[in-house]
Amino acid sequence: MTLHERIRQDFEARILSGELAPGERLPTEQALMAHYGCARMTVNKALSALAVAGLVERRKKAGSFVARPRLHSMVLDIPDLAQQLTASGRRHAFRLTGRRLRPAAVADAGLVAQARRLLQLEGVHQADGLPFALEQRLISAEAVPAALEADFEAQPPGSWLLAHVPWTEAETRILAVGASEAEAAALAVPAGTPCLCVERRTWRLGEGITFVRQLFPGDSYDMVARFGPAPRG
Amino acid sequence: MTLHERIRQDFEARILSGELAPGERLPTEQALMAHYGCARMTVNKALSALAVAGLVERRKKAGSFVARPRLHSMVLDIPDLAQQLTASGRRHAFRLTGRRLRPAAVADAGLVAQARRLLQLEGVHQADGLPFALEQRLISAEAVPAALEADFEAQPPGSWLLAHVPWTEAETRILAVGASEAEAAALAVPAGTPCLCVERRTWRLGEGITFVRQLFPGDSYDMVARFGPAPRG
DNA sequence: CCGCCTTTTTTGTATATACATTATCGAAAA
DNA sequence: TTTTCGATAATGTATATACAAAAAAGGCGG
Repeated sequence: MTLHERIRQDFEARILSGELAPGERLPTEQALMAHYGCARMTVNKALSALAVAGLVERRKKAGSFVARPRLHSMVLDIPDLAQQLTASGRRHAFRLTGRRLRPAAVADAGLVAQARRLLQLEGVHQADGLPFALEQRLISAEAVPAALEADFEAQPPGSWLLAHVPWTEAETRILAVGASEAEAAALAVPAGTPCLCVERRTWRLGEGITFVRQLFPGDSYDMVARFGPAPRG
Repeated sequence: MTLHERIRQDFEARILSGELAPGERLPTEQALMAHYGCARMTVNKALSALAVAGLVERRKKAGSFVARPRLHSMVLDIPDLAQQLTASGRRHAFRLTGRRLRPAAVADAGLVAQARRLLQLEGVHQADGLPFALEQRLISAEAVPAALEADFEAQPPGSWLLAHVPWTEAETRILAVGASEAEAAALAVPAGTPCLCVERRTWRLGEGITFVRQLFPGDSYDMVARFGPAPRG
């Protein structure tokens, strides 16, 4: 293990263990460079890394302080459906049940910004032949002209877009809804079945690319978010 | 703006704009140091920062490459219920409906690791006097002895724990369920109402602190996760 | 006692240098 | 042709040094 990595881990451990409380000041670079017998740049690198990781806050002249922990953000794993299913040994298929190209309405502006024509897709994800999730999607014909030619049964829209269109921003909304009659029929569940509804909007430099609404019946799917110590590096 | 910051932003912009495609190789440190007329350490700092931000991948001898965008992680905002409600002008209250101290069963080990006695709480979050969310919680009596004395109506368990117990790991699971008879009654909604169910386990250095299960009826609540360009540093 | 200026401490940035590490490429050997 | 092995090119780490910037601390005069 390298020296600046070791210094970093030393303090990471002491902070996470609570030995160094939030707000507490930690030694100056001078003191640390004497303690570890190294150059100031080395200490600096370790402390700077802790700062970008959010574990400490550094202020000129004042010193370095243990940061207050922030609960308010966690990393949410958003798996690719096809990839996740095949990884667990099941066969994934996407059946397209609707496809049309239409002009964008005023109400669509909040979903796919700046689009004038929208490719509207509807389909069902199947796992081993059984319906698994319902997908409704809008794709901006201006932002992704190639989508008009794509075969979305060979590759589901999500995977296709991921491979063909770089995006810079995304927002995901998660809520619970009951399945409507039509949705329930497509998913082969009773009407009103509680479903996890995932809505995602994606942008590229401010221009809307796609909006997708996925419906997962009840217990067939859940999302997991984790938070742990920052990865080493 | 400092030089290494400028170099970093230059490439961040070129990557996000798509000018530099994923997988594409970017100039060597030698080339950049000639281009910007600076020392290699300065270029190194910029590229290293891009690497920790996940925008580029660096391999010895091979060079630096634009990283493939990862859809698989987004930042999930996990709001503090009380804080969020009061911020939006509504009055928050927590009504404790059940509280008992009991020995941990075998089945609890997956929820609160290493706990021998568990403080089991049940209560309802209210917004402006109306039931808003149901909360069931287990707290390890060993990890958080002070919880036995706490007044959880003055400060809800979530806020109290946040203020009193530092944690190092957390995992959140989100799924959709229908409200049971008892749950529906407590929330004043019809039985079977689709609810967003948030389950969170929290650890401190491997020792389980708490497990919580929150139930939000239907459309009263949703979660939002965002992904955007890495913050400047 | 308050406000302003100077000093000093501490972090931030940049450079030149040296050596370590390691994946890749190409040449030599089997 | 295939394997092996070394040269090489690229990043990774560490050091000593210099100066800049900012903010706290202290002193000084009003």
